[in-house]
Amino acid sequence: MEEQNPTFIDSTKLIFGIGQVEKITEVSGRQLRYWEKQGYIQPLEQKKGASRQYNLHTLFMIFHIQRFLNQGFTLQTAVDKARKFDEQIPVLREFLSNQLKGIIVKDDQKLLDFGYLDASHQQRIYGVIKDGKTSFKIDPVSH
DNA sequence: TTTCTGACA
DNA sequence: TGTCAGAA
Repeated sequence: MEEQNPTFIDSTKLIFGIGQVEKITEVSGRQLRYWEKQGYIQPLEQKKGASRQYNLHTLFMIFHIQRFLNQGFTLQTAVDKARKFDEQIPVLREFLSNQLKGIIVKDDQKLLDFGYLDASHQQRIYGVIKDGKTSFKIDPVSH
């Protein structure tokens, strides 16, 4: 017995060349080199003159910086907002991985099961997605 | 062919 | 920030 089957793809093994990053994020190579020079992004450690490689997280940052630039923010502000957004992702992950108990997909709606409302275990709370709109629903637990 | 660095009719 | 040159 060595390794168990991994649950997730090892994102550290996902690397992208600058050309791929350009296509995916629509940020020019010129910009990517400039942002790097300004210290906003950092490619994987490469030898001098070697082509740049970016990990998934950096690709994510580049994507969002561009997204904020497109919204009219300055580069510095776009970077700040992207970094702030980046900090929020782990929080969302933590909450969801702990609180989301299951997902129920029906024909007309999707239900996110967030488990019991409280310690009394009398009610269960669901996140609802229906007709493109979201809401919450609390149902009594049938024992 | 792609990417790199440096420079600017 | 685009684009071109000359090299890798």
